[in-house]
Amino acid sequence: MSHVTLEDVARAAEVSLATASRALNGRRVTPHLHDRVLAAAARLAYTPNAHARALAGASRRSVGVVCHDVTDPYFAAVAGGVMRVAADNDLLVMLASTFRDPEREIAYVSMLRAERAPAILLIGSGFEDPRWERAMAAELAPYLDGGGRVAVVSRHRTLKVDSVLPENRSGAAELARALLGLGHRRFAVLSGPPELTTVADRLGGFRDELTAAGVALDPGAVAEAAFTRDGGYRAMTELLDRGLDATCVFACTDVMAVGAYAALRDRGLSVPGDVSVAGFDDIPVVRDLAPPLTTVALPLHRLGEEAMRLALTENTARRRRVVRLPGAVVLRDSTAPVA
Amino acid sequence: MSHVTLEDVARAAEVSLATASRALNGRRVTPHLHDRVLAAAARLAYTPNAHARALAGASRRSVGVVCHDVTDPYFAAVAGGVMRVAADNDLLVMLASTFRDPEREIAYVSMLRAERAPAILLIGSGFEDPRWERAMAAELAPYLDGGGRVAVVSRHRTLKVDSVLPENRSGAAELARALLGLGHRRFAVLSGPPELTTVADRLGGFRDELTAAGVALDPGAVAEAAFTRDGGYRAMTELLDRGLDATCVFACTDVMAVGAYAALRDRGLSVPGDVSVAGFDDIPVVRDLAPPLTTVALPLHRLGEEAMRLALTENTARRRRVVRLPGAVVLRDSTAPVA
DNA sequence: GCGCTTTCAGTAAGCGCTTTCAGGGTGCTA
DNA sequence: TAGCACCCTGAAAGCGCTTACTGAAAGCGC
Repeated sequence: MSHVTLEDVARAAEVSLATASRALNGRRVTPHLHDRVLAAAARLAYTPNAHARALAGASRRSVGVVCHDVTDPYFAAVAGGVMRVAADNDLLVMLASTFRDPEREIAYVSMLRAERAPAILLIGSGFEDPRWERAMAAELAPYLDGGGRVAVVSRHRTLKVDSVLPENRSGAAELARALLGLGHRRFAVLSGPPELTTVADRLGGFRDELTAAGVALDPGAVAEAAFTRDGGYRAMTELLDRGLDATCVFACTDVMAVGAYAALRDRGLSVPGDVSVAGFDDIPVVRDLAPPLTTVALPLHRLGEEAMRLALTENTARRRRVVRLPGAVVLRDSTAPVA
Repeated sequence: MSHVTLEDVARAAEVSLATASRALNGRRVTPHLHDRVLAAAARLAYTPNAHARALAGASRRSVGVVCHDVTDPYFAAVAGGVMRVAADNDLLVMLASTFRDPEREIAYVSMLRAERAPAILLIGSGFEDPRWERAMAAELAPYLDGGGRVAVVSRHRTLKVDSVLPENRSGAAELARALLGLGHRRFAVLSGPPELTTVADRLGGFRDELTAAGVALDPGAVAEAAFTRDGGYRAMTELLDRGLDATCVFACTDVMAVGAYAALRDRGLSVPGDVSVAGFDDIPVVRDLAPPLTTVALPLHRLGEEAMRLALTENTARRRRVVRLPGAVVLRDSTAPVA
């Protein structure tokens, strides 16, 4: 019924509490006693109470990770990297999914703070909302003061914490160059919520490169929607309804591109026959779409791994550390040269 | 610096520890003092120490979830359902990914036990390995005795705990019937690791239905591989190398079917022109493959939701509760009638 | 106005563990 | 053989919180 405590183990092994604790934690104890304690612990199916342990000052072994949506392949891939490193370090990951609700994100950080997680990872674009930023800062500052580690993936403005940044801007620019190289001159963009920093970077990088090449991106050729498959579907449909005349569509994320494929298919348009499509991220599945999607490949797993690593290693420098990971344009069959 | 404690708050508000605690927990306290405490807490950015709280007897607010691989869309979808219910109940989810390593699965349960998680969810097929089963039982039994709740998705043999079971057997049988109805008589199967209960059920259900229809499934037409995209690719390739003469391939999971698509494409074979392909699960992405995949649709989100619900509600009955969720065959363009 | 119940703040006892500190063997040196 | 270091073990002090339990003040009926 109740739990087996260290005291039960100590009594069973006929040693003191202190000795039992030491034996279980691998501190120096006479082999004889050591074995007796371990045997007793096993016999009683003892599991130390992590809370008591944490309270007594032992170091915590479970880090917190907050992402927008585990269901999204992008986050799943990054989380995969995080978990890999966590597993290698014997860490338990407390993964929270915010469902893209800023309020909930802050609530989660607060819970993680209460859990005294030694590190908190924030995965995914932040919100460019001053109110939100202030609230998040208010939550994070005392946490950092208390010795907590924070690392973020893909958000720059938020606080001065260690970050892993995919090079969205240059990746999008490079993609634009590649598409221009294929002869495209009329583009459309499926964009995400403007308050996400990622959107600003990718759209900005793409547009600037076009501009530099003397190609204008008609504001009417940009449709905004959620960063989801359905968002991509809606945005693409909207563009089609407006009378799309682009030869190439850039979806700010692969997930949106997937939705775009569906929208195009529903209208009887072929990719890349009628229109070329390019995405961003290189989530695993886009390789298997028909046609395989041209995209900017990000090392998704590494994004997570590096963030975890940052959170795990002390920041000796006085400034925030920033790991920049470049994307690489991968041309697949969803983009064709303009005839 | 160190952490702000309840004592600091009490002092700042000029009340006793007990009063501060009560005010913060919404117990009856003179409004005047109540406000003073809350104000002080806010001013100091106080966050209660969840460990001290747990140790002192307050109820825990973070449940544990163990799955094979968050990166897999199947688990991601189920986890999505879990998180949804968790969020609605103000619960934090500690999500662990075992990378399909049985040892790690047990290690995680042990950690979760140490965390005194009020509930543990095991998502995904169990292992049919007596040694593993014993070890897992040894871990779970004391947990249950201590009042812990356990719910599992998709594993029957393991212990007598509440479970959510997709109807793999009948789903596979129904699929077989549908495929027979299309005129197929020569089948091949991409199967998973035989020690997974899911494999036995799906393969069994499929094979039995064929047998009942007088159609034999040649053992040489079954290839085993990991339940992953690459596993599917390998298994399909192996079948092709063996000289596949089936008109229809059943992949035990959609993820494997995705790999099969790639293998087929690499050999220049078309789906369903040269061979029909069917999967199982109906993960979101298969709708967007070309061609869209015929599969057995499972209510993935509900799988997770129901499991969480089971874990959250007391089991008043004396027996384990079982929620069975049926699958529904969805015929899409990856399967064609035999000419 | 007296003695009762009721309300609510404060005191203090843990929750289960780690760790400092003290004490008692043991083995070594002189 | 006495003296000194060590090395281990055990006793005890918390870690930060919740929650009986205690006690004082206030509200009530007669």
